[in-house]
Amino acid sequence: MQASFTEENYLKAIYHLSEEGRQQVNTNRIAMVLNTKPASVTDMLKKLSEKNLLNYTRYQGVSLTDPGRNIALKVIRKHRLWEFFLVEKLNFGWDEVHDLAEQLEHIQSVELINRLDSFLGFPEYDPHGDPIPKDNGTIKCYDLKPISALHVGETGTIAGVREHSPLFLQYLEKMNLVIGKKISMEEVIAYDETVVITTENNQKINISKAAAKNILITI
Amino acid sequence: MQASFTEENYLKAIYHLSEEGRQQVNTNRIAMVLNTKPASVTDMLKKLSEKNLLNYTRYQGVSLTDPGRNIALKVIRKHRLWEFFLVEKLNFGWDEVHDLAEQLEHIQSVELINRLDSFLGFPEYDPHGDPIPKDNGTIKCYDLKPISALHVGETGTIAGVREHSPLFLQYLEKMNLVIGKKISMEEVIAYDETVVITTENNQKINISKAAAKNILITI
DNA sequence: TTGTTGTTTTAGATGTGTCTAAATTTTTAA
DNA sequence: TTAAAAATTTAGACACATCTAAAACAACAA
Ligand SMILES: [Mn+2]
Ligand SMILES: [Mn+2]
Ligand SMILES: [Mn+2]
Ligand SMILES: [Mn+2]
Repeated sequence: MQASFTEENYLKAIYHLSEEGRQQVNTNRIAMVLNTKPASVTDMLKKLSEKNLLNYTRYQGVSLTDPGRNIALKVIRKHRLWEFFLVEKLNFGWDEVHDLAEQLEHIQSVELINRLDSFLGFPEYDPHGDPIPKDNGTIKCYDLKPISALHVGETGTIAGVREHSPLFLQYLEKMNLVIGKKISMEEVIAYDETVVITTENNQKINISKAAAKNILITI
Repeated sequence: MQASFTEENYLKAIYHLSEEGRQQVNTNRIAMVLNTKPASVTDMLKKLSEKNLLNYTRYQGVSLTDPGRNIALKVIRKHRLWEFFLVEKLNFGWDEVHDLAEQLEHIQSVELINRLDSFLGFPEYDPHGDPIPKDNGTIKCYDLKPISALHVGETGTIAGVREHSPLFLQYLEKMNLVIGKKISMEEVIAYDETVVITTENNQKINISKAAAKNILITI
């Protein structure tokens, strides 16, 4: 039961969408993230439903079946392992690897990806802090909070991001707000909800409300 | 001027075919190596000719243009660098890597392949002894001879193979006839042209006529 | 030179994934 | 409850790469 390049992308997108909001995933949203048109999505949903990779009833949205979810997780595993490889071995920046991984994630070979995993030392997280699914289909469900959820005086460690655009990642890099950094909440400016945080070396940094929502921490 | 997955495969196949026989490359031969039908080949030749990637006149066969040859060399560069990676870093056998490289060679990114090249230490040859084209499009034209061209008593070093099937490569591996081995020609059995060679540690090995033609050496 | 053979090309069709425009269904708001 | 708005699906078309069957052409031998 091999899924095509395009089918894999649909399954992955639907998986990601059902992670964020827990309701049914709707057609327009899928079209948006896949950069395509709703009519095309409907066609594909019918096909994937036919193949039993998702549950689909007209006008009702979709959810993945177990086989569908499994394929999605395999693709995500490949995506994140390749991203790790690109950053750790080829010295790419964390803002440069996503598009490349979008291509590499479709290379078909279980043996290859398991050897890559081993070569990389079985990493648990990708360069953006996202957990890497295991070969058996398990994935750590991590619950991180955005910085904006911290109360004044509380402390946390940066562990992930909610947005993966190069612009955002470059900005974080420049501010040295990278995975593993300890920060604490200083105050929230009443005027525009700008967040002020302090780093380990007592540096104060101002972060916009939008940015603070997209930086994830553990406590 | 981006070539599609399929177009790249055609250009690569035509490049390889024009390397062996130096005449024009003909339709049926292309269909054979690409595992497709002559009618399909004609369609594609018209398209590639339209794009100025090859010279095509009906019934006359084809030859690559400079842009076409260039794309072919880029694909071959990627193929051979990935093969090197798979063998040297992920410990695949030289008989296991070709099909994987057939997929990886289509990943689009100049930056990726140049970083991979650097990561691997700028290798000159792939695991089968084939020269790896440089980023600037140059490729070592090597002239190796088959073992069968040695005269009795002459010595050579194994430097390549003319056939890449897993079965053949596994056979060579088992016989320890790998790249770099020094061998000398002992005799040719008159009856069926079986070739007898001796290795450095004075071991005698019998090789069929067919195999002797497909093992390449430098003198 | 002419007929035969093998190669190559055309004609017409298929499968996949996509699109626009129009029709249908659901949701929302009056 | 009903009308308008938004979401979704159908209808019909297209691009790409492929196929089979039939026609056109080239090479060769009689
Ligand atoms: Mn990514
Ligand atoms: Mn990532
Ligand atoms: Mn190969
Ligand atoms: Mn090779």
